[in-house]
Amino acid sequence: MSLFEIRKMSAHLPDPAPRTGGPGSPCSACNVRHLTLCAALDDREVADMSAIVSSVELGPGEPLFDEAEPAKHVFNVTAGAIKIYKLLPDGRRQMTGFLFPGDFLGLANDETYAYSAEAVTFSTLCRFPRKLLEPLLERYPRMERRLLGMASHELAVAQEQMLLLGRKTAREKVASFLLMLSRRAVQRGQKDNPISVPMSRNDIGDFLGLTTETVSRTFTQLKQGGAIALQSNGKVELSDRAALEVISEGA
Amino acid sequence: MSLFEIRKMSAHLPDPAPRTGGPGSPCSACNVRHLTLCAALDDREVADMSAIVSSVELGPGEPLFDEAEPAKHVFNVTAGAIKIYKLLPDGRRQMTGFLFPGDFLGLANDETYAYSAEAVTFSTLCRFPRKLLEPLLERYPRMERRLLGMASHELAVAQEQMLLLGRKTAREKVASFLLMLSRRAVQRGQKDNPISVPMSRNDIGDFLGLTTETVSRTFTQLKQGGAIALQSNGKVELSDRAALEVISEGA
DNA sequence: CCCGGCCATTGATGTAGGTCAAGGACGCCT
DNA sequence: AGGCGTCCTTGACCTACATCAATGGCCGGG
Repeated sequence: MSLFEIRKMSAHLPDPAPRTGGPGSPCSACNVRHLTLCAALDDREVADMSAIVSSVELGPGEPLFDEAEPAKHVFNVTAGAIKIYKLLPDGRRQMTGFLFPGDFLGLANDETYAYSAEAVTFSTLCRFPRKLLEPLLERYPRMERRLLGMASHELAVAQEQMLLLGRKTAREKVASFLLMLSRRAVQRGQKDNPISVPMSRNDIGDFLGLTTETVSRTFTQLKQGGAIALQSNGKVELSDRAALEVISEGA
Repeated sequence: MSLFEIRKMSAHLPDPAPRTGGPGSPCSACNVRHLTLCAALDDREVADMSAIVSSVELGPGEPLFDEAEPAKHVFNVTAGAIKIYKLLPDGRRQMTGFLFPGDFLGLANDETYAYSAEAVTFSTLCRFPRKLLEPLLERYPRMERRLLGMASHELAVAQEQMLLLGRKTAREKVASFLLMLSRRAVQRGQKDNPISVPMSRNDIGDFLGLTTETVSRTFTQLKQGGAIALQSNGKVELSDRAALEVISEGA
């Protein structure tokens, strides 16, 4: 598949919208506001940053980095969708997250990445050398505060996901997933209905601890129950959000 | 159960040992080194801290705080074991972690706790008003750096747990759990074999996304396979660690 | 010393979701 | 236009784990 074609395919994706509220100024380096690392900086500081960040573009399915590989960079998603996952030796896979514009990845405690990352759709990212992160945080304490806030938010999200994986039924998992996608679309300033579901059934299954087949069956079951409607273009309409809310917390 | 009795019961628990290596000095306020918030401080700073921290003691099963309750404090575990969990409306429970001396809890993005916390054994904690955290971080940047490191470590642990919950079999889950307990015992400077398993089968089940019965059956299965031996005092001997390692990653 | 509650274990049975298999829709590539 | 690869869907069947139920050990209290 040519890069040109991929770009064309992705052309319908809305641009990341400017966020409303919150402190900080737009980041010219990565062209995303507020949810990003750079949102803690003012214009002059952003200009400094521009000198050391670079841009990355990935087509669907292209890897960004692999688990256990030396963690040379941190990234900020600026367009598209990224999946991050861990593997067992026999190939079983667990998605640990889907990342959208404004999301941050690559923060690692030790010298290697704790998970693999790969593009779902055509994506662009803002790349920053990890070596330079520590002095940067030293220099801009607001940035560190922001990073801590993001990490602690991620932690809460991870705990919610553990509840889902360990204790929810397939039906509850899928309903929760759709609502999560919808909420995150709103956060990014996109419309929340119908929602864009760019990842495959298999990816969704690996995120929810289910198989492709079970995800597919559950989608049709929710469709037949009138809670959702499947559109042809990879979009899902949440016809009855209240019903989904009820289902997601235990029918 | 009288408090005196509880203390007596817990008397055999080894004291948190000083850690070797790493920066920082002992924290007289919470009496734990290095793995704690205060480990980033020098002696004078620790003395400042002592004025605003207080101590909490909990007997087995006593709650520390509940999910969604206003997050007034952050805590540092100094002795015992704490379980943190989330509930579904119908009572299904997912443990999101077990915390031991040196572990930190209560960091919340918004104004309420994201999970409930409760003592497993008789425990003591060092308590700190959350309102005072932000100015403190302002004042001691090393502390913030440490906190960020801890949050990012927690995040990696959470992702590993997602892999376990979503993709491992009961056998793999239990083997992974025992190895995790063992590794954390080493980190705290305790002996790693036999390991202390203070929580009930039910608690373990809720941590691993299994039922009490399945946990119990899996323990006996591992015992019969010679990988472990169950001692009477709530301790488990890891007779064949290599076998457990193999099992934990997919028999 | 005996009683009662809690927890662990074990057995018998049920079931949600996995596995295996077969089409079908769609889009790309020639 | 036709062929092919990928993904989605659906059906038939299977199994790992849940559920339901009974028993026994341990410990604390009377």
